Amino acid sequence: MSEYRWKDLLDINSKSKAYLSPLSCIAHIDVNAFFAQVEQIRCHYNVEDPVVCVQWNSIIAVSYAARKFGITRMDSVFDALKKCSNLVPIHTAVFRKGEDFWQYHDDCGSWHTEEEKRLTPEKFKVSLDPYRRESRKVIKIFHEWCDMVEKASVDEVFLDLGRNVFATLLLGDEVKGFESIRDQFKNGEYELDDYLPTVPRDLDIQFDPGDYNPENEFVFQDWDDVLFCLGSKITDKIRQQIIDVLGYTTSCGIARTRTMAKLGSNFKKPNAQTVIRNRNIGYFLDNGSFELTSFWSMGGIMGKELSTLLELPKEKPLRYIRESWPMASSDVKAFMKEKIAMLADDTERSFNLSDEQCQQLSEKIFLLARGDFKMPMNPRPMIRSMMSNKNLRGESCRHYQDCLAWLEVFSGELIGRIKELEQEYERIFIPKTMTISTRTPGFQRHSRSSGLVVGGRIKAKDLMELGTRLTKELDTKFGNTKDYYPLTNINMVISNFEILETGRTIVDMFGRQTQVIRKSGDDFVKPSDNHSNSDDCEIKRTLRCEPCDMDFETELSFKEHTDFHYAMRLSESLNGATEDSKNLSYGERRLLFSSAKRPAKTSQQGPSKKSHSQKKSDIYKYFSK
DNA sequence: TACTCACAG
DNA sequence: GGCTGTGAGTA
Repeated sequence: MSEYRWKDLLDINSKSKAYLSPLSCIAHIDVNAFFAQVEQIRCHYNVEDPVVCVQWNSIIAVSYAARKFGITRMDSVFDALKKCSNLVPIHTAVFRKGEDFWQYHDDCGSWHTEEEKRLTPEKFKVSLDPYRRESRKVIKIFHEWCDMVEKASVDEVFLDLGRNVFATLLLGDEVKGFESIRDQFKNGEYELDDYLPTVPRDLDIQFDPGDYNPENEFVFQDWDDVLFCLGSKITDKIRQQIIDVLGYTTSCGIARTRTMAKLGSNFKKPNAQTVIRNRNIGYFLDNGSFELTSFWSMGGIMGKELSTLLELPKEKPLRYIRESWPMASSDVKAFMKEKIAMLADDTERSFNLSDEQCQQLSEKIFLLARGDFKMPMNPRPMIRSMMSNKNLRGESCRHYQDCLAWLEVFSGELIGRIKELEQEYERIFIPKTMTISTRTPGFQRHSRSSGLVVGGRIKAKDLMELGTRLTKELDTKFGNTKDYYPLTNINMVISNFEILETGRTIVDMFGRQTQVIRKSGDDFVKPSDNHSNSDDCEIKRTLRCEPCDMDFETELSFKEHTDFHYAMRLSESLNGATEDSKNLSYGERRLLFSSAKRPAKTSQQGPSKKSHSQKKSDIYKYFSK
């Protein structure tokens, strides 16, 4: 008989409960040496070419081909060239001081170029935009497969595969051998607290690729083994699609919890996956030379201090934790908590933890060492602020004019990032506050902030104007004092975003809803990430546009329609009512829109100077995707 | 709200 | 090691 119950299995079909189930199936996937791969693909090299991604003279990402030569992120380009004369160093895109767009300068890298062509921090600022763009493409693929995707950083995600594996096991018929449990499920022949039946012996599946099974255990002992196997086949397909469509190799870990999945993805690189089955957790942790500091959030001071406090041995420290506190009962945790608190007091370390925090911490360590620390998938919090920052060396910002030149860069970068956000969330973001900060050679900080008032969407010009004013204020106040110039840092922060929802805005325009605008706030999450109400049910509602007397079948077509209205209104408010917008039917107008295509994607942004017609197509560009 | 610190990549 | 970003804690 299985050690799991029906409710454990059913829970993984619920977005809110899945991660808590003992049968949960979580994946962590990261793109190998992401920046290096982006550059490799962009410049048409292949996996065997030793590409490195460069910033000034430093290497910020090393492809696996280059790692074979012993090159690391610590090396300078010159060091790396000594290790590998065929090295392919590719510099990141950069903004030039005084310009508000970024560009690649593939003909003038920073290693063997004449002085005047060299990319230096005095005249340029690195742009990470290309990586954010590629990241979005990758994330999009994950969303096509999985209903819970958490973007953990620009190059890694967590996936809750609960619904995927549940469906493969109980709803599909691809895999033979599950007929009996499927019938039982379909006919409702079970109680939630009943144990699941024994796993059939004659399953028509192979646990490959990725199974971590060093002790050569019988593969399908229980349903968790089966589910991980199904999950690994899904991630294998996802990863293959990423290779096929975008060309990037990834590493993947699959396990019961996020922390274990993350250790798994790091286990084999590049282009590999590792499944840490529940029965192998202890073996994996003890024989993979893992310690407390291996876990996410324990990598810094906290993990080191705790290891010392708890007197963890060098050998198999996690096994030591498991064996020192062998039971999960609350008094054992209380004991451990006490020990942490006691040691913290005794040794007068940098700890200052409340009783509550000690309790939580001990609980966390207890669970981490057992690969059982469960964390929910988090919807990405809505943006609060956005910064464009430049550390300056030498004389590159000696007076007011220099500041303005960097402001151009900041304005361009921030506008670009707002556009990215707007595409990702299908919302309009309007910052209401701007801060300009500077740092003097004596590391003194000064800042000025002010409200940003603009009608409609923010433009680079708006940022530039306010930025100029604030910089002027700073210059007037401090510019004449000694030790202000040359600045060692200057940055622009925009915050306090007003977030317009395109669909709702237009609906409101026609008086069907009261809520138009939602301010940026804690409760704002992307609809597809909104776990609370998307759980197991769907709400059907009628989608109708009164003014046009039209009904819509799908959310998508309705949204398209309302976006059309919105864009038209926006266009009118900016350009005045046009013939286009006055007398055409919806169908005719729609044709106008779809024929206004976004320019083909290029590897660089155009300068911001635009003719009138280009300005107009900007509006179209946004909505014609 | 502004600032610092810890942590991550 | 330079750079960017986030969340928690603090005043």
